[in-house]
Amino acid sequence: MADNGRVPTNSKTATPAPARRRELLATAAEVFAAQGYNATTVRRIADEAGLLAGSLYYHFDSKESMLDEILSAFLDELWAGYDAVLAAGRGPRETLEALVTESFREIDRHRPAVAIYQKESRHLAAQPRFAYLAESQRKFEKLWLGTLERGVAGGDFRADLDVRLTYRFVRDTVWVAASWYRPGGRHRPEEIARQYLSMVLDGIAVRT
Amino acid sequence: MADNGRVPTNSKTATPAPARRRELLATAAEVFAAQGYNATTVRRIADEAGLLAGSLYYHFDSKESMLDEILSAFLDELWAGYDAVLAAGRGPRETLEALVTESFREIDRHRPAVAIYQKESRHLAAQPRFAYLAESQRKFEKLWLGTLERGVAGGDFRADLDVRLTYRFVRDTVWVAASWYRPGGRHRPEEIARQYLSMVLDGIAVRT
DNA sequence: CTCCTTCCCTAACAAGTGTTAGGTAGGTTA
DNA sequence: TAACCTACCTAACACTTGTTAGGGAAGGAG
Repeated sequence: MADNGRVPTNSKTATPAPARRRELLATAAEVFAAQGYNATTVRRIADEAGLLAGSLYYHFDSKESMLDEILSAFLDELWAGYDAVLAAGRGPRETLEALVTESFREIDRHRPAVAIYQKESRHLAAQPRFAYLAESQRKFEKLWLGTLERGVAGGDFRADLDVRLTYRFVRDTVWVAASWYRPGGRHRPEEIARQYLSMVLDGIAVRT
Repeated sequence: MADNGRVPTNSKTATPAPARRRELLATAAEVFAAQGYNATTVRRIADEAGLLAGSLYYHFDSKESMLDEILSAFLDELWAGYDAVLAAGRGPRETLEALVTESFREIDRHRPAVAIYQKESRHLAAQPRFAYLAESQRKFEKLWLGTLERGVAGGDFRADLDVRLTYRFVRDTVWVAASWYRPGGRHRPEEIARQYLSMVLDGIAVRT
């Protein structure tokens, strides 16, 4: 498990069955993603999971710690994937392709978490508990911006585009896919990545 | 608070002064955009506006009606702009360019409203009061999808891309710009639109 | 002067919020 | 058998939420 610098809050007594934990976290993530974190009541989560509100506190310290666990688990896995991509030491264009593909795979696996991250990370990052969100964002920017800049320097990418704007466009378009992507739908994540890369690399206009 | 030469209205209207109304709506939109609608308390809005919570109810029926007014005002102006673009009767590529440019102009003018729309529209559209959000979304899809399909049929756009996927990418990337765009920043909306169009039409890869 | 409108405040309400202390059925272990 | 642990429920707590009724200061109109 990759570490993002945060201590996992593992309180209570002897830990409850991790299987049930993951189950509850999955439904919580689903509700958080659908309704928003603040709009979601802990009673609603319990209702969806088939138990009563108070019973959730046998498994978790608080509503916030559920959110925390959902987001950090996602980020840990995301960065594990990214680090593997970087370790391959490919050129800028291939790295970008691999990063995009990896991102869509993560959306496929952590769709609710990505949706929550997308909606809430900005104002969560202000809280000390979620400081790792801000740190992750910085690493994220460094990674993608660096890849784009290497590509421009190496002649792979156009030099007449504002790299920072391009970075934002690329980043956002990848992640907002979580808002409409449905696992098991018509498109596999790799196919979505392929189409997206084709569009962003070569454009949608017919070449004359 | 960027606009309007403020008029010290002494108009004897039965309803409260519309100038004050707009002022309060502007700060409400700002807070909604920053914290999310549900996470925003009516006391926080009042605090930001320099009055007490109860006093807001002299101007508005409810917290929800503030949100309603913010969103519908934005959508009215947005569609006025889009209709003007369509009335020009241009070809697919020029229409797409005009639509994108117009969208970034709307982000410039209604940034908080766009950010709120982006975050909340999905689960708001279920409520009957906000049914117009769903309707607007349908019109939106018809408009953009139609433009893309005409472009493919006319040979302006590539035929080997999934039109529906392309539509989603284009749509999302335009609107999420509201999350990082700051009016008065380095980039004018027209410049952002130009860069974005260049990227999406011709791609970021160097042509070989 | 008095009347009236505009705009805000005071002070509370009822409903809903996250959370907790203590209890309990059922299975596992000794 | 008894002791123990897991996973849940019951029933409430303290607090925050959106909202409202009534009052009052300021200022123009008669």
